[in-house]
Formats: sequence, structure tokens, C-alpha cells
Amino acid sequence: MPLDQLPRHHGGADALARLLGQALLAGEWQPGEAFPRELDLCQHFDVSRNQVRNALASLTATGLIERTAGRGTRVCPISDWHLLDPLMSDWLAGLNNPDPQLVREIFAFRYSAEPVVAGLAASAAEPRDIAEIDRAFQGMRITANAGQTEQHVEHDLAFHEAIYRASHNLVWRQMGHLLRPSIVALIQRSQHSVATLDDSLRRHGRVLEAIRTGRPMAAEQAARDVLKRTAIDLGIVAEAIDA
Amino acid sequence: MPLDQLPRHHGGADALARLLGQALLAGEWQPGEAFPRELDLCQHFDVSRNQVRNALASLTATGLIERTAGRGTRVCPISDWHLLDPLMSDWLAGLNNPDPQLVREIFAFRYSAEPVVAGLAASAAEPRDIAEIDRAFQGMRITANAGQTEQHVEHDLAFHEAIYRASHNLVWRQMGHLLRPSIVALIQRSQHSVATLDDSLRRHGRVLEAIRTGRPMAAEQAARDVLKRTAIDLGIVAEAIDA
DNA sequence: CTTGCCAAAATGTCAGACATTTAATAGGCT
DNA sequence: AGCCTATTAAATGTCTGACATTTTGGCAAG
Repeated sequence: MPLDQLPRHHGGADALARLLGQALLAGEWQPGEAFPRELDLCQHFDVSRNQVRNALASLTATGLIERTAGRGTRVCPISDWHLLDPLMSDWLAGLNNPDPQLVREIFAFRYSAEPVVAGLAASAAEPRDIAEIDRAFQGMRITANAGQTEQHVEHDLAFHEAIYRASHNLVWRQMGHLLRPSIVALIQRSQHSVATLDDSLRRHGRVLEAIRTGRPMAAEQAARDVLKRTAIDLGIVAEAIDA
Repeated sequence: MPLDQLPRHHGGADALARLLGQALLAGEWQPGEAFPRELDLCQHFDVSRNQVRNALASLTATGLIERTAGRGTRVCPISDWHLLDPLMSDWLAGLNNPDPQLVREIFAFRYSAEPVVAGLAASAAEPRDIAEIDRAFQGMRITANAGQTEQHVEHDLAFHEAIYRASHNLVWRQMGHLLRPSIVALIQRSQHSVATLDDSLRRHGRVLEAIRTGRPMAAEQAARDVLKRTAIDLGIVAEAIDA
């Protein structure tokens, strides 16, 4: 609501869309509330109406706002947000402190979906896919120490995304986008001790092994185990539920 | 590629985006191929450059095309398409003869995902959700004869969408959009005899019952059975694999 | 109290000129 | 001949101002 509290921006319409989108994702406006008018945005950010309109078009496309001629611009309820839009995932991943509720929802999705995806991957993966997963895994191993969390996270991401790709299904592959916000939230919340990193690595390894040997059931279970570890690190569940 | 073969359109930029989007989905252009220039589109459809640019912006947002200044507009490969974008689902559902490959991919996704969703629904559904599913089911029952396929399909859609909603997960709910193209393709391909309709109805009923009584495992299995029936009707697998 | 009309305010649209980026091309130098 | 560079052409991107359309609310007449 307080437009004045938003920072100035640098860059084109995409940067503006990102700024406004992230403000909306952070809950700066309540659903149903009115969004600032075009001309106010022009004035505040000192950009042309063109750029504002382009940015607002992106926000409309992601279901964050709804615009009608004469009425104005209103903020949509969370249930209307297109969480699967890659743009949205990108904005979410760049958010400093995403809504915990949202993080939990996305994680709950992963917890139910990723075992299935791993199972499909175990059935459908070709040597090239396995090589890609393996490369990401080796990357995780090498960077599994305190000073390289940045690179470790990238390899972690690549690992999971490669599994989605290995499912060889167009729809599942699209969902790989959701991984980035989920995993980025992970590092922002958890302090990876050496012990948990080692444990996490071992569990990832079991997923890789199950996919490599083509055992869907084992892959499902292994993926579930990885996510149990992740749930603990995210602070979603208390420690020590599983073995 | 042959721009001249596209029909004239009536309506605004949204209608134009729909027209072009469906042409792309129908495979009128090969991936990597060049897309007509803005001014050519303006001339051919006799609309302003604004409308063309808005339409092309939608196509860009759905990952169908990629635009770069100076270079032009090129068609993206299928793997880049945002199949989960509601706009895309809408266009797909309105397509007369969608790419069989695409239909199969979407169905394969549903076959792996929907049992999980039904299981979640069995765990999380509240009375209101169950009432909604039940209402859709009764609608299917009433319209289960030859002359009312139109309404029957709508109730069928409502049934499955209600289950996605009953999962009470923001991400899964978004995926309900994919149902429409999938189910619309179903009626275009299969001639519902009275016997298959009755069978399909019985299987849907078992899903409802499992969700109502809160049995996730049973719901998973029942959902799988519904989709096996659907696979036969879609011509994806031969008859009579299951009981 | 209701109805109808008008005015204000917001988004949507148009037209034209201009800016920027990219690719191809022609030309000159070694 | 071959390579490097400057120029040109062609496409998308941007800006600006005016105008159109839709919605809402208020005001006045019935």
C-alpha cells in the first residue's frame, strides 16, 4: 500500500515488474486492495507509461493483479497466483524472506510430487540423463564444505532439475522451475552443519543409485528420504522423525 | 509459415493472441523458424501495431516465441512451452485437433499425478470439498446419456477440478487448468457408448467414496482406475488391460 | 425514494516518430 | 586472397501525446 516505501529501480520494464512482483509476493498489499494507478507509478519511478504498462502486463499475466478499464487495478487473492509461471519462480527465488506459508505450500507439493518424478526417472532415464544427474552429484560432493554454499546450492538445484528432466515428460519438466525458490529458501533458513550436509549428500546419492539401476520403488523412497532431511533443515518439521 | 492461410479475426488483442497461439500449437511453424514480422501481421489482420505487440507479448509470456531486437521473432521448441500457463491451457482446449504427442504427454502426467492428488484429497478434504465433488458426480450421473455430452463433460471437468482443489495445496490447485484440454480432447476422440459411460461413472464413484471415507490408498487406486478407462477412450492404450 | 444523466477518473487504444540492436554488406588495408 | 572495419538495412523496443472506452459516483428531476 505505501508506494513511497518502495525503492527506486534501475533497469527496464522487466526490472520494474520484478520489483513490483516481489513487493506483491512479500504481501505489501492485501488481496482485493487497490494497486497504485499508472500515472502515480510513472511519477514515483520516473519512467514512461509504456514501461509501467509493460510491467503491469507481466503482473497481470502471473495472476498477481487484475485490471479493468475504468475501475482500476486490484490485487488478486493468493489462490489466483500462477505459481508455476517461470517468471513467478524467478521473483520468488530472489525474495529475501518469502512468506513461510508459501514456502510450506511449495514444499508440501514437492514432498508429494518428487517421489513420483524420481520413480518416473528411474523408469525413463537414459544414459545421458544419468550422466547429468551424476555430474550434479559430484559437484555437490566437491563443494560440500562450509565456504562454498553458493556453488553447492547450484549443484543441488541441478541435481533435482536433472531428475525432473529425466522423467521425460513435458509437464513435469516445466515444474523444475519451482525448485529454485524452494531450495534458495532452504539455504536462507538452515545453517548447514557438516553433519547434516554429509547426511543430505548420502541421501541424494541413494536417489542417484536407484535411478541408475532402474528401480522406481527405491527411487521413490530415496526421494522421500531426501525431502525428509530437507523438511528438517527448513524447520517445517521437528528433528528425527525418520531413520 | 504461410501467413496468408490464417483466417481473419474478430475481436481485440486477446483474440489475436489466441489465434496465433493456436496456430503455433497446431504446429504451423517449425521450432527455430522465423515468425512473421510485426508490420506484416498488422497488414494481414488490419490491426494496429499495438494490438500485434500485445498479442506477441502474450505469446512470449507462454514461451511459444522468443523475440530479440534487430534479430526478429523465432518459434521456440516444444520443451520451452509453458504448458501450465492457464492461457496456454485455454488455447489448447479450444484446438480442434491437438497434436497427439502433446495429448499423450499431458495424459501421462495426469496418470502419474492424479492418484497422488486423490490421495491428498482423501487426507485433506473437508465437508465442503466433498460436497462439491459429490455435486459434480451427481451432475455426471444425470447427464450420462447420449444427448448431453456437452453438459456431461463440464461435470466431468468439475469433478476432477474439485479433487485438485480438495488437496488444499496451492500448487496442485493450479494444475487443475490442465484438465480442460485433456478432457476436451477426450470427447473429440472417443464415442461414448452407453456401456463405457456407465463403467466410467462407476469408477468415478469409487474415487468419491474413497475420498469421502478418508482412505488415501483407496483413493489413489480408484483414481488410477478412472485414468485407465480414460486411456482406453483416448486410444492411448488398447482395450482391456485392467479389470 | 427512485431513475436517469452527466462528469470524473481510471485503463485501453491509436499513430507516428525515434532509439537500439543485430546481421549483412561493401570497402580498404595488409 | 583474406581479414578487419565502417556503413547500411531491417527488425524489435521505446517515447509521447492525444483520444476512446468503461466504470463509478453524484446530482438533479420526476
